[in-house]
Amino acid sequence: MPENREVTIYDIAKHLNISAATVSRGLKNNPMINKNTRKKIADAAKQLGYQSNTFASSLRSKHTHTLGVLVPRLNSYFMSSVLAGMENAANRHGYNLIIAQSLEDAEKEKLNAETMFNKRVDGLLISLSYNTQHINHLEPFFKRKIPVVFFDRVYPHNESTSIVINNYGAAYNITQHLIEQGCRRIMHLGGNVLRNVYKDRLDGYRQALNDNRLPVIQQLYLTSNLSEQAGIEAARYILDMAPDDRPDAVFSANDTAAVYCMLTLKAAGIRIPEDIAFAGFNNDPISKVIEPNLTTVDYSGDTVGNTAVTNLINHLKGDSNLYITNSITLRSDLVIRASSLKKQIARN
Amino acid sequence: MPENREVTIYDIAKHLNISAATVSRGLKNNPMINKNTRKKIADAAKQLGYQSNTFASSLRSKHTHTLGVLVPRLNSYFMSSVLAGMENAANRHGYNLIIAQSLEDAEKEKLNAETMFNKRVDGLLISLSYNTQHINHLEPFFKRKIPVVFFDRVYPHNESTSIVINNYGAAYNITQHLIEQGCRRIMHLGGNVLRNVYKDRLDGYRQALNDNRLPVIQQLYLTSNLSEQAGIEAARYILDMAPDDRPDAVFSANDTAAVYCMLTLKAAGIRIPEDIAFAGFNNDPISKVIEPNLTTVDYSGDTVGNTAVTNLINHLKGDSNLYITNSITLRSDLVIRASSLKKQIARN
DNA sequence: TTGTACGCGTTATCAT
DNA sequence: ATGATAACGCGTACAA
Repeated sequence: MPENREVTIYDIAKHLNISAATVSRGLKNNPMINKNTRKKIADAAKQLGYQSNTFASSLRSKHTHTLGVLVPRLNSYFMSSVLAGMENAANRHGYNLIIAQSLEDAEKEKLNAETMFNKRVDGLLISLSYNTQHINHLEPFFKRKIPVVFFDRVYPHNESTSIVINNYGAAYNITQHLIEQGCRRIMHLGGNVLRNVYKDRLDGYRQALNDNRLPVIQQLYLTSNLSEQAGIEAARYILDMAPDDRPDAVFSANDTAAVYCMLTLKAAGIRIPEDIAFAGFNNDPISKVIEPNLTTVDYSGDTVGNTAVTNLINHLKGDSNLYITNSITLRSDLVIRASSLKKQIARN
Repeated sequence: MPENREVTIYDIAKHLNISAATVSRGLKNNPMINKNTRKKIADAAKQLGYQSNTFASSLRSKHTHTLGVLVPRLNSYFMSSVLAGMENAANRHGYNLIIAQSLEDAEKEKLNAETMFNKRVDGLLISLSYNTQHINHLEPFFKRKIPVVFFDRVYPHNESTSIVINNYGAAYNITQHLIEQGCRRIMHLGGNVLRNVYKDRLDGYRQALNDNRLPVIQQLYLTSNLSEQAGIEAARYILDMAPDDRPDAVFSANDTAAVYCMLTLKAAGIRIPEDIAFAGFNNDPISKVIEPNLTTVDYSGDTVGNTAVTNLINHLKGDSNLYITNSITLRSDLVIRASSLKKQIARN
């Protein structure tokens, strides 16, 4: 006889001739309750096939043990590492993740944020879409003091934490490295400067040129969405230039564009790094497979995710009304590989 | 004065001197309600900063518009494509995704399944961990008729849908292809045969050998977790063999192991495909970057995800008590690339 | 240590 | 077309 009502704490209570309140307490292992009754309750729960109803609980207790995660895209190596790190940390603390992607669309980001709010997530983890201009859509969170943690593509907000790496410094160093290899006409493939990550990488690149008294050449700066296609188009752009105008190095703001640019140039007979040296960003798996291996910047998505969630949960467990604003800068490492080692290769 | 109570439909009701029931209906655009009142309600809602409380609604209406997704790992190319596809389809239908990973651990899978049940997901999408032996942990879902959709790593269950590709056929074809290239000693790098995907790929490989009257050689079958490290170890295993015993081709059950095996062999002076031809599985981005490009099996994670969610939601919207069990086999394509083109390359 | 009683915010039912 | 009321399952202040 398929009874279709849920098994509730009342059923357990009736079964044991005790009150629902006691069952509720016993199930949470409240030490006030007699150890014996606790055991009896647990047994009865198992026997009756009781499964606690999280949102009935949430309705009462005002917290969901659920974190919202809002990212531009789910299917990139970096982002899936971040998610893996987040899930790990969340799980460890008894939290769950509800995940949505904006597909780089500010409007969708707004809708998703609203959904997450309506689901009453205990906190929000967000990396902004390509063209998000403001964060008005996060106001409901701010108003209700629901903590928001920005990561990677962040937005200045003095009541939220941001998790980033030093994009400026990493870009500066990688550009400096190319310069030390003898490169003088370094091209940069960048993204939308609305986003800190691309702005900072561009700034770092430019500053390195300045500090080395190299000109910043307008023609050697391309912005795009840094997709495979964008990499291929960058290569065509280079091939269309008069040979003397061509760059002797390319620093791309991500590995995907770098790699597909390399592949296209190689197919056209350009030698790497002899003719054009390369550097990317992210340490994507493809950077270790392309030949010559791509010089890049390594930073752990896993760590970003872990840090973001851990930080958020700490706020949640502490006094969330008084927590201190901060920005956490994670470590990143320059990974030097053959694609940028101009002089050394040339010596052979 | 920071009032910390939520804005509820009662506030709107009071504000407009109407009943909460009307507000509830109006907010859902119930056509029974006067268009005028509907507008007034919407306006008041905006004005008062009302945000619907999803789980109060869920408590009453018995459905959460949330789907649980339980995967072995979040951070693989295939899985992140699947998730992207799922999120897309779910979003399109007004559903959300709550995501957890088992980290290939059956115990963790069990715990996660329980959490998902407790959150009363409307349906569960699951790909089994490496060593899951049974699906007793899904019983609560079956008992409550909550639809479960298996994808990729599935389990036979006559009240659930499975989304797969024809792993057997794809493996058969790719092995046949290698044989047609003149390969006679084809090694197979496989996974745990507990999982259909690896069992079927192994079977397809073996059948192709049989059909071509080639011996199935014990030493040429290695099982592992198909990680980078496993690929490297497979290469070492090959290099340790007497040259005459070595395979003349390797068919790996995933691209990662294939690519790292290739890289290691290349570094040791083995020529690919002349000495050893290669084929993988998944059409991971690295397969397009390795040189020579890896022959592989393409199937869209995006489509898997989309299909799984769409199917699930169809059940949800239809009569979920009567839905018909089925197994959906998605298309996959053999992608032939240079790494396996033994004869052609040799001719040059 | 346990029980009573109420409320969380919404929706379904029945009535008007 | 709208209102009154109960109920969803749980947690907690207060009482015992």
